[in-house]
Amino acid sequence: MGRSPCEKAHTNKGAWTKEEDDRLIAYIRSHGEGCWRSLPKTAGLLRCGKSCRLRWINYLRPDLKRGNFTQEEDEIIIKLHSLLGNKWSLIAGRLPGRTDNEIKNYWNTHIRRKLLNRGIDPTTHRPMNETNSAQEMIRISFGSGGGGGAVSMKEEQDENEDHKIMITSSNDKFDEKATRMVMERCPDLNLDLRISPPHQNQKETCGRNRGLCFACSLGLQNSKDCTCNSNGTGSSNKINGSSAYVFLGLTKAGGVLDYRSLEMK
DNA sequence: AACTTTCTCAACCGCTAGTGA
DNA sequence: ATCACTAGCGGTTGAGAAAGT
Repeated sequence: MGRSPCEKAHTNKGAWTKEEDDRLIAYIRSHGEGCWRSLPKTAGLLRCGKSCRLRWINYLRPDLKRGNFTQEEDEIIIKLHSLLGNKWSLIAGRLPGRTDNEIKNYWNTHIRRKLLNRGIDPTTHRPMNETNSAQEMIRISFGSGGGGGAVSMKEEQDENEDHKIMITSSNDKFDEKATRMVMERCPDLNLDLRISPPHQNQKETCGRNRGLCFACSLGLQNSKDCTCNSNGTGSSNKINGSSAYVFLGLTKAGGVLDYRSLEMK
């Protein structure tokens, strides 16, 4: 037995032909998206619904932006990846006209290598020779390991007022009790977002400031493009008289990131 | 020109979450 | 609670293109 939606006989695989594309476009234009399972039959396509959906989303959608990624898009991808990890669909949600597949490919073929060449670990976004010593940390990670489901939360405060809030889970199904605990402590935190802010040893990379400019995130600490190590401009701000910094539009003040400004689709 | 290697990216596969019966 | 099913996500593959020899 076993269900395998794309294993049907007489189902085309591989590259799409112009005729198939035209059929799919025409069908979706007149009927709209959805019901992918039944779409191939009604549209007269010898493809599985899954394949049709992918073709439409990744290639045929009229709002897609084709062509090279801009420097600005590079920057957004790198920063979002450092926040979200390989959550390509979330990253794509912040880049209009780009698909998760496209961003994933671009990451693997271009950005990954660029970071590696600069000695930056593309997974952790930290210098490759840096140890795991973390002094200031706000890390929320929801590991996708199988089984278990244990969730723990730990908050510490050291002498210089920096908070460490660690929430770890071995299961994506976030425990409700732990969620309540977090929400009591951090009512502004939107746990629908699976966010893992990067640890950056900012004192080393950007001198006295706590923000990390794009140039520094690429390992170009002393470049002319660095905007975070000189005059307090760039990504470091004072908010209400207390120290705070902005990371991709997220404000961290008093140890709490304000995620409200990062709305996802 | 011919062949080999490397790169790119569209498409596929397997898995999970969500939903309704 | 369980099952059947769909939609969607992220990792991987492989065909074609480009670059190198």
